[in-house]
Amino acid sequence: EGDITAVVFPMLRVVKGNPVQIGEAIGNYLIENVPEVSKYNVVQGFLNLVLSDAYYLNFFNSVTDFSNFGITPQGTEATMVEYSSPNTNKPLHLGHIRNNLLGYSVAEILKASGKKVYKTQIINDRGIHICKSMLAWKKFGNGETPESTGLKGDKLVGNYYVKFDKEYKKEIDNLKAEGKSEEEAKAQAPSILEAQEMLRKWEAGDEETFALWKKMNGWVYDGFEETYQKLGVDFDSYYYESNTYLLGKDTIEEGLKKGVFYKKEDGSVWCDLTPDGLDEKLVLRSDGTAVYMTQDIGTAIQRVKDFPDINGMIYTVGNEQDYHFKVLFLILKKLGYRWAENLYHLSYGMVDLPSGKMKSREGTVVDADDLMQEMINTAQAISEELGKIDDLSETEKAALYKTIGLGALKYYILKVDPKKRILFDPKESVDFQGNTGPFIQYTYARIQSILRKANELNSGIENLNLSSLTLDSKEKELLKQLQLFPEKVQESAANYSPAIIANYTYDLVKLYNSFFQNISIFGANTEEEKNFRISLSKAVGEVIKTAFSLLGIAVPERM
RNA sequence: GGUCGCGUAGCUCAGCUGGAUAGAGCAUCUGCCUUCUAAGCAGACGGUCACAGGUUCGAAUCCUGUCGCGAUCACCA
Repeated sequence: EGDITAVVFPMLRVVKGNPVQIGEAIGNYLIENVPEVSKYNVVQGFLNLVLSDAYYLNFFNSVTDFSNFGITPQGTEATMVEYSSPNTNKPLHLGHIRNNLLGYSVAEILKASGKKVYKTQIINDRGIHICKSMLAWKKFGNGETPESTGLKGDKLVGNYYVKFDKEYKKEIDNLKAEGKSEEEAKAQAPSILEAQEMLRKWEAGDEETFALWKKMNGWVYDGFEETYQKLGVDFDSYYYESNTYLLGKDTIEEGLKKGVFYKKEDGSVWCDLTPDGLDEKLVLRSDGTAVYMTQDIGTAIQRVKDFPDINGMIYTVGNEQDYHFKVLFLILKKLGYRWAENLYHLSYGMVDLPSGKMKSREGTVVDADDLMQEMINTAQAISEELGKIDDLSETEKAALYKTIGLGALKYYILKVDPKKRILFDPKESVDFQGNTGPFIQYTYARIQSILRKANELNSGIENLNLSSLTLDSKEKELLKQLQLFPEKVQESAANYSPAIIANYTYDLVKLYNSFFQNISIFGANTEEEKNFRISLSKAVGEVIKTAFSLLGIAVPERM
């Protein structure tokens, strides 16, 4: 039992002797020479040191403003964080939500740890998929627009993508009935040929095709923006594949000269990664056109040109691309870029449903907008049943339901280690009790209530004279936990894991609640003790607020 | 088949830079609202940390192997 435990066993390698005696010797020395150590005991080779109340009170006194506690001022080193990166033919779904929440939160955590951060995304706005939507809109539509249908733009375009797929399937079935093989049918169906023709026109710069492409993508961006705003994420810059898909070829030429790459007889260019335990990787096709890897090499280099102060990048992309990023980073290192040493693939596991995987073709995808709304509705239902906020205006209520519903969703996803898969049960798994966002928000709201009351009573929480206080065990635990926050922010940043902050906050709140429930804040024996409890509550509230802001979660004044 | 990741209570997850009796929540059960918000608190129940070896004074944690689940191995993106 103690505040700090030192294990004596490893010291036995250096100093021979009895672990208990050594422990006692060290303990005695510390008591005499270190004022912060007030007691010690030795149990079977574990030296437990008890720190004095003054040590914790000094810490509490030394932090004049807990609202910035744990936040490191911004340094000069900049990092780019990429996340979201959708295709423009389909609306955002649950998988994107995990991606966005992780990317946004890691960006905020890095900022709090002292880095300058640029948030960005690369939008896959060109290719056969968007041509499919365009074609279906032209063939089966009647000039529908988001305005004429009242649909969000991304939903409208997504619907045409589905229409294309249906038609395409029909054609494949017909061709198969005529005796063609599956592969022949897939390649020869009229719809796919038309879509490919459209892609060729787009690449050739055909005006009409280009105009339609711009129009439909514009609808999608408006729709995405609405979703991002509701989700509370944002970006400092945008990259579009239509601008970047030709990048990287000149770098391949340079790499050939440097000997990083080599050319095969058919003219294709490769990078031999077998010495590094990986494969040979194609970086340019035999016809001289780029592949995905080429483009990613070029885009990375372009970003450093656009933002010369960045010295590292974080790619928030699902773990199905682990190998791709391993290869990409290795190639960039071989090309000799300094910043290539600081690339990180923020890899995350899939989000599974109780029914299994999400599959767009089978319609088992959970739509991002629908899910958010469902969470907000649940928050509303629970809040109304509790009836604690009946006096709020409709606008205030609506804002609160959003805060709680999204808080539940965000916390549920962020508290899990990014690399693990998440089992998401939309009906049952998102709870408002226990280790959840609303539970922590609720504690924050209760603290605000205490502070309002303190204000009414004119309880001064300034000019505390804490030196004469005696801390009870709960108060001491709370101060210990508070003191940990800055370390946790750094740890979270070093591991690119919001889960560390999330679980820390929960532990803090658990401690506070147990403190809160078993004592009377305003019924303390002395004025000093009362004021200490109020200002301790305030400090906990401020740390909760900061921690949650790093997770992208708002906290309510009441709930 | 090769490579990578995961496997901790009935369920969802912490803990993993090796340390004392492996922690929370949900679910089940027992108490606590006349007092600062009961979306809460206190407690009970629940474990061969997938399995087998190894390293160590000490292993959920590190190493090797086996099994199970998933991802990935395109001149696709």
